[in-house]
Amino acid sequence: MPRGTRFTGSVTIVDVAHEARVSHATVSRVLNNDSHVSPETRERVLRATTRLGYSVNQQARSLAGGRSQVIGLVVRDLGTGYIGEIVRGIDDQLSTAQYDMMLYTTHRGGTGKESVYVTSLAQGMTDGLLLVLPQNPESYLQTLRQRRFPFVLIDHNGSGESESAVGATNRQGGYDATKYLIELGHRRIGFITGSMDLGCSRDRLDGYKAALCDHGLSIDQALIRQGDFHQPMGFTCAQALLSLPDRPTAIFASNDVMAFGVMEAVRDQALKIPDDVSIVGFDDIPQSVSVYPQLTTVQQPLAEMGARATQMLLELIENPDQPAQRVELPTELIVRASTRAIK
Amino acid sequence: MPRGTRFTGSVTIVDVAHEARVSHATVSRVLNNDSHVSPETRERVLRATTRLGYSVNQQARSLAGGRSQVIGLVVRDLGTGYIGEIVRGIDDQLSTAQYDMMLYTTHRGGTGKESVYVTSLAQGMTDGLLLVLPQNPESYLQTLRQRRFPFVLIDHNGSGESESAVGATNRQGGYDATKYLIELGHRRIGFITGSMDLGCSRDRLDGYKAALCDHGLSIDQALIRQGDFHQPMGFTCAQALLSLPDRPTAIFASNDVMAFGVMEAVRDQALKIPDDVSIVGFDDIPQSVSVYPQLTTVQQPLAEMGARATQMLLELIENPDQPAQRVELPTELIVRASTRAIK
DNA sequence: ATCTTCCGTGTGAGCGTTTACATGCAATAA
DNA sequence: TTATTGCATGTAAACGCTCACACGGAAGAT
Repeated sequence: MPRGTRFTGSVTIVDVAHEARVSHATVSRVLNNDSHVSPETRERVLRATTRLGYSVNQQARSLAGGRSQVIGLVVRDLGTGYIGEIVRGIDDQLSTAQYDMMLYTTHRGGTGKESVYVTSLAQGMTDGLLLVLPQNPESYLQTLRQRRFPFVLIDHNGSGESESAVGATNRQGGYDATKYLIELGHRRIGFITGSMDLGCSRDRLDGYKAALCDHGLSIDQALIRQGDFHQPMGFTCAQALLSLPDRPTAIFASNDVMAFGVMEAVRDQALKIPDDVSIVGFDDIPQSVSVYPQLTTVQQPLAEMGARATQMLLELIENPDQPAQRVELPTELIVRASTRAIK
Repeated sequence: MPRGTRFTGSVTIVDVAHEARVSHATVSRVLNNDSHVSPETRERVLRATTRLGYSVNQQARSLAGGRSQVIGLVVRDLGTGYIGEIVRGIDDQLSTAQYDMMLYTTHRGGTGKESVYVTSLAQGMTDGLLLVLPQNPESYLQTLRQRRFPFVLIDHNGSGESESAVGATNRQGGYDATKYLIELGHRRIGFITGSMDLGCSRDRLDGYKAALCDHGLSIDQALIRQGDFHQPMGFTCAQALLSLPDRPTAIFASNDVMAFGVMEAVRDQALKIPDDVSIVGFDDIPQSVSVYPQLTTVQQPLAEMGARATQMLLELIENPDQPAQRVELPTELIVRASTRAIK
């Protein structure tokens, strides 16, 4: 098997050291902002680096015990705008911190896949991990924890208190949207859950139930369908809901993508949105304004969640001993055209 | 500055060598499928690796002159499903080839950003690059070429013949969609281009013009607006088109996202889709079935394009001296509900 | 029986860094 | 003045791997 040609011939720390007439260790000190370097030497080294167009070899750096300046982003897939928004926030932080990102998708192979990644990538490829909506995380969270490997969960507050996580006020979001529908006069409000192994899904459901209770409405199990955050399931659940003898006048889906499925199902039954059925989503992904009618939804500050999680991860990398932080960013109900007062 | 705790203590090639009672070089040979190893030894080493739970340290491997087993994916952003689909294809190939992926987005900072990445990441972090719809690639393509660094362009056939690229039959796609609209009875067909510095945009426009010519229709410059592949621009261009004295009965946007903008604009003027205006997009991203009405569009086999590009890149990494390949995958017109015959 | 080839394996250098330790020199304390 | 500190810098050993080379022994050729 022929070896590939490498991208070699680049200038190393030794070249810089030679150019600046110092030892390579001194160059390394300058590069790592070590305090024990005289201003003149520092200046001379810096000039040499720019003159020679030096850039550090991350592989060597991390092999030698430094940081890799890479974080890993573990996601299921990139299907919807959901991840895209989060990545925007991550990216912003990363670029100012001079970090790069490895992308690990787990959409193939289903279960167990994430853990494979987590162990294999943690071979020093990355300094830390950002886990977006991990599916069944206990298997590998265990490993990460005991190795004290820095990681932050995004949109998954569930599994304990010992790890850092950033999420949104899911319960409040579920509450607000439901309350809004009630105030619009809706009495039979269908609800489609997310994957119930996720804390955020349970919280949204809780908010829904709480709002019903607080307004003196009873919880009808027939109006609650278990979804999975995917569009086809939104369609299926909505079909079931709409064929109920006393069908709901509003449907609240636990994310926007399922809400799109609901829209399909409603039209499929020749019903009008929002005249016959009001629809509310959750997330406020970019597509929610490009569907018709534009979707009323509970906005999660996705980009900000990504940014905050990244900040937290970077801090954790800097100081792995600090206690876990759990951040909840506020959701906000965005009223658009898919909801209206009941006739 | 305190150094972060590393993810150390992992088992190395030396541990495996010891366990299997061979030298570390022999272990390396087994790991790299070198032929000069006896079956028994190979077997023994393999058993040792699994027994010890060994996994290779990529940093060390690539530092030592091997491959990094990482490719870089350079994209503008992850906003729409467009990239997501491509990544699905890439991912599939990568996982069978045991490769990982670094993600580089260039949406911030505008021009020049890509070239920074390209030089910095090529420090040996990656074995090759996949460039999706690069914006003004000449600056850094130059560098990549002269360093003979493997890369493949996706959805960008334009800038020459010397590099490998995978695209789609854009001209044919533009032609097919336009022809379809003509056959539906439309005579005034608006067209919104993509970014005109991209070959694919020019090809789609060419196809549009060719279809008009072939059917004896004249090309009206007023019906052609220059877009940029983003939704707001689709909206703006459509507004302009719709306020023409003799407004078009159909609008063909150079991608789906702009088509969504067109939909907005059409509704904004209280016109009906497809009754008053037919709309066609390009790409067939997942969202095109979740808008209403579902979008008629020219399908690009995005996942397949990603997969093919990845295969090509992997071959190129294996053998950098092979000639550039240019692949065009077929597009297909997908008729949905946003178009209808003229009244 | 001797020379050559080739195969399986070991030895050791080197990839570009970081970092513990050593060194020398100036400044301060005695 | 001499001992002591502290700072700027150099030396060299890792980090975990690949690969060129060396080497011994078995098989084939003469």
